[in-house]
Amino acid sequence: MGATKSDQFSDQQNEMAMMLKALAHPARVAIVEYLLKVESCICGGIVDHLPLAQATVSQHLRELKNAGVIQGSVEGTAICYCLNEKALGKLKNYFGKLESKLKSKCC
Amino acid sequence: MGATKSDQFSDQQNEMAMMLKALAHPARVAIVEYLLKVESCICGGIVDHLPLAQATVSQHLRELKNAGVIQGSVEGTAICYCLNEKALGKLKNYFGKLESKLKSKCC
DNA sequence: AATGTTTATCGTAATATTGCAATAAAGAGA
DNA sequence: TCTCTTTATTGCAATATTACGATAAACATT
Repeated sequence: MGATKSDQFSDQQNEMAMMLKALAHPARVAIVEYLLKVESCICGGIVDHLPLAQATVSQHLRELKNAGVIQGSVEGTAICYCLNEKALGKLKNYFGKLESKLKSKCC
Repeated sequence: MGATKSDQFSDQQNEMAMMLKALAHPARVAIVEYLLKVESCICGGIVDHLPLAQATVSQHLRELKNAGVIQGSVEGTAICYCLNEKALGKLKNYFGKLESKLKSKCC
């Protein structure tokens, strides 16, 4: 025991949980907000902006990338990270639908 | 080490991460979707609907409740769980703002 | 009072996450 | 080539999460 029983839930539920998990840490929220604030694509400087060691930041970036929330690509000299519009769109739609369905009911 | 450095991030970032964390598990996504689908408020029956032991479901419900995503109240005989419209509204707004800011930039 | 039903909590094992120092890898510039 | 800078990876310790059996608590129904 101890491992999540992913196979017991739908693909959609697992996908949503995976994306939400990627954002379920203040450092990763901060990274996304920073990418959004500065340029939406940024080459370098993320580490200096966070109160964490370089190795830790790199790990958080990898998690965001694995979940598809950000994209990273080698641009000549540095590595550039961008927000993934598609993933953020999915999240927006999900909560949008959730809320509109909720409002149509009455408690 | 090992513990999240919450104090290094803003209250807003921590709050958002906390709500997202509450939803960052397929079982908890399934619970929210079930509450939405059936009635938005439901008294009993959640356990039977999930492929997990009763103790585990109870634990997941507690996490959702602690994060403010759902509300639970003793209604006479059973315990009724409802979605918290306010929390879901916050999530919707967050991703809505995120996406609109993103679209106004160009990569 | 005894029984059944439903939900919560405790205790515990398995697994995952968080964080960092150390080190590697890869390219830029001297 | 040697060094500097930047990002990734490895290895490890501390902590958190996930899951469940056992048990408790609260209230029905008999």
